[in-house]
Amino acid sequence: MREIVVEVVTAGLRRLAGSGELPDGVLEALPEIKVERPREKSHGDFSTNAALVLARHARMKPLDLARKILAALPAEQTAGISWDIAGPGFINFHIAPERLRMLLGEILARGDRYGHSAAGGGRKVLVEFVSANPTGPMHVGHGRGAVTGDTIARLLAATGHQVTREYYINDAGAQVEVLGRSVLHRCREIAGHVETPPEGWYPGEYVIEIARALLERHGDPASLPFSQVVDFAIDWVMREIREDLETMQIHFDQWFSERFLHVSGGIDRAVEELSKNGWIVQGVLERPKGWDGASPEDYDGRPQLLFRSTHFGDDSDRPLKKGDGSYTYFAADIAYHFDKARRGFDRLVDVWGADHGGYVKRVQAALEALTGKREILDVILTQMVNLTQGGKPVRMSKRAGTFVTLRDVVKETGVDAVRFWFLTRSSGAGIDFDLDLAKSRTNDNPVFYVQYAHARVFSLLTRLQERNLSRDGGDRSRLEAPEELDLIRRLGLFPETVEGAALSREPHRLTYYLSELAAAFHGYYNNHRILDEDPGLRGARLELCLAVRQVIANGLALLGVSAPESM
RNA sequence: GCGUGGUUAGCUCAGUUGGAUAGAGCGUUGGCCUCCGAAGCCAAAGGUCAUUGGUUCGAAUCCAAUACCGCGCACCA
Repeated sequence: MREIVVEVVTAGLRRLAGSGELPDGVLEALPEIKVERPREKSHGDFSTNAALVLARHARMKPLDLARKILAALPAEQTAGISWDIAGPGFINFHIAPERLRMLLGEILARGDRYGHSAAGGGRKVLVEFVSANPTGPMHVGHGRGAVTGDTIARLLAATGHQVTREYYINDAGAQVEVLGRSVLHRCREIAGHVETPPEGWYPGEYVIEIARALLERHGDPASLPFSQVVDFAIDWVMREIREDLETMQIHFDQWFSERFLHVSGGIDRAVEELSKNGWIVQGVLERPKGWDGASPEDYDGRPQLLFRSTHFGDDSDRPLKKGDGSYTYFAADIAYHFDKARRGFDRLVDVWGADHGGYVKRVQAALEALTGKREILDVILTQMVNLTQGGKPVRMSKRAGTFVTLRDVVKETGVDAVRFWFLTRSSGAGIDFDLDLAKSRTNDNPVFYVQYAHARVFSLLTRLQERNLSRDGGDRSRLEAPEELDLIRRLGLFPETVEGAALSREPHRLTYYLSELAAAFHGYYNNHRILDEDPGLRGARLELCLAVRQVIANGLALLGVSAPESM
């Protein structure tokens, strides 16, 4: 619906420019010219600032220019559209009810494709998310990243992008070895030995389960190579993670192993590539500046292999090798992102926890050094999730091994609640997730509120059948109530909302839209009788309700949330 | 100290990438079931958009300082 107005305005401007009434080159200012939705209803359905933006270039008063623009609009495309000039020179467009109502037919005809578009032009996008370490079960923070990444992927796919979902498995390095040692410790414990646990071990209950499984499968692990113990543990944890993700309706296309980068020489190649361009030096980092806490005491000031990321705006150069000569995590990450870039994606999206925020600059620096393109990567940081119950915080302590896992929360509240709730805030804002509220069946709970609106439409169809009423013979022109036209306008907003959410990687825009649409529907429903005696009115109102249902269903599908027929 | 996210109604947060008179939910107060699902709806009250400057036709939005809050700060992932 928006495109119609955009086309009309640009056609008018081109005609003016063509006839010499606008100076040459004025149309280059086109990006600044916007067709937008006015906040104030009396300002119509759309408005454009064209006259304001162009007034100076054209050396005309905005109001005079606005009149000229209106005179140049192509008459053949403006049926059902009226306009006026307001304020300092805004041009407001009003869509006539007849034209609005046509949208209902379009929505029902396009069905579950309504809201989808080709805006992305088939561009290839890689969305990397979750990437939780294979050292323990996913917690709620991972869950938020998982839902955010998956929904961004769904939005991109719906707007004409070719999307790949990828999970980066950190199966190399010290952490997984600690996991292996923790499992061995538990094995010996089960065998009756009492020993002090290994340094920095994972005390969680799940490690005991892994130990039991290992004993059952291989007997005494003392006879096994340590690497096999590690592999067994990683496989066990990853199996759990995959299960959780499946439950959450999240399906990955690729699982990318960090270890593969080490053994395949991928890191060597990336480092060599950097080196070739002079971005690597042997140097000494400055002693870390002390901040409030104690400064690290074990700074040794030794020369090491450094990536000169400061050249690309990072705060400090970054080491690529540890004291023992093995590569740092960052070195592997450089190689990983280099690999991504070389796979021919137009765009990379990474979803990380906010605690990794310090990494953004250095990864972007590496990408710029390797490919010359910095903007290719978008990093979305998700803030903390605070679990509460009845308003009081639920204690989570990973150190004590008593944290609440994502699985527990999903079991308690259901996938729909978790997915929707995690998308009710912009990713930059923290979320309070209340277990009691997420389960409640009242309008305090946005998930049920939206799903309820969907179910209500189905309930209407059931009543219709019970009473042996027909839904045919509707007369759309009977939809005259302000609430009805308002609902249709909201439905017309859906495609723009999806596109905006996709391009800005802000899924929460969609949850807000759906909550508002549901609210408008509930209000309408409470004040108007849908199943009216008059078949003309009844049919038209039913069509409106069915269109609302379709849009809610499409929106929920993009969020990965179910649209129940009854609740 | 550096970086980063944030600061909008009593609380939790939106604000469509710079538009016209600042929005929602919760909470508070008061209303609505003979009627399609009250699992819902309607109404009222509630604001120095942290502060100060700047950019321009126009700023909650962009820039610069300042003040608080969260997160991160060699050789972990």
